[in-house]
Amino acid sequence: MKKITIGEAARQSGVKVPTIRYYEGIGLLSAPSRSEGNQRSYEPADLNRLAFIRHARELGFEIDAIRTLLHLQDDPDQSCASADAIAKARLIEVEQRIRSLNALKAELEQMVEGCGHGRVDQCRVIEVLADHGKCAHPHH
Amino acid sequence: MKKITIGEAARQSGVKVPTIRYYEGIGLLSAPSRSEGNQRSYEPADLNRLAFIRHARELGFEIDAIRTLLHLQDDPDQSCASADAIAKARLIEVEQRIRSLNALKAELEQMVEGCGHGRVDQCRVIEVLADHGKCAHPHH
DNA sequence: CTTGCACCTCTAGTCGCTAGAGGATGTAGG
DNA sequence: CCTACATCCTCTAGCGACTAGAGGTGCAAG
Repeated sequence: MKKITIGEAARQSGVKVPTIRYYEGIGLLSAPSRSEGNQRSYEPADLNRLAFIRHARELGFEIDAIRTLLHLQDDPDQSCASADAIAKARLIEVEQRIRSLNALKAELEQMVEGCGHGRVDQCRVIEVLADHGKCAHPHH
Repeated sequence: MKKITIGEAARQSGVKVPTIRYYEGIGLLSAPSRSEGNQRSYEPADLNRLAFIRHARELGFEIDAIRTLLHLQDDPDQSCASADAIAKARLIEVEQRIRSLNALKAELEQMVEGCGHGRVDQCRVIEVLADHGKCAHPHH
């Protein structure tokens, strides 16, 4: 197993160099060994960890949730109930966010459609913003 | 026109007291007159501004965009092309975000469904996170 | 041997607030 | 008039998850 520099790890994992260092700083990633010249030198296994973190971040999991998921991964005998709970919580969040964004989308569409491209005092965008009562969708 | 304390303005606009002061600090809201004892005293017109800002924030507009929209509102003779452009840009953002969240939702659902509630080493949640290749939806 | 890139640490900045310290003001009741 | 208490004031620091930059060292190629 050959050692990998931080730059190479970044390239292979898709996590930026400063972000890798940041993850190490907050204890999400354990500190790798160092070269003679004090440079971080990673092993292939660390790339899996980075990929895991990256994927989880892309799915919108918070650092703390990822910390828990990583602990779970290290302990394969454990029940996966916590992992399931974390994923389910995130799913509910995502569903709520989608609903709220759909409402926003509808309202923005109305604003944009109503805009006659004339002067500001006839602009529906400004008008709707100024008067919440003009929202068709009372989502907020 | 009766003067309004910051607390009353907060109650009526739904924007929290520290947030109002913050908006003043960053120049989004002009500084109101002060009472004898140096307390902020708002006029009814200021409530409209606050409501405008609040509504725009709820729609996810950034502070800088809101700054521009407020300038436009102050200048009713101007063309509303900029307002339109800002709203359209926001709409596109929202649409992209919805698409990406829908992909996420699908992936999370797969993870959660696949979880047999057994041990971690058979948990699909952990497994999928660890191996991006197992994503059904190559959204990222 | 020098050039130039990648690496190191450290601090500070981003966004949009929010929390808290420590003190002044305003108001209602006694 | 005094006291109690809510509300106000300013100021600084903190949140999450990075990102940017300064100022310096390591390393490999030509």
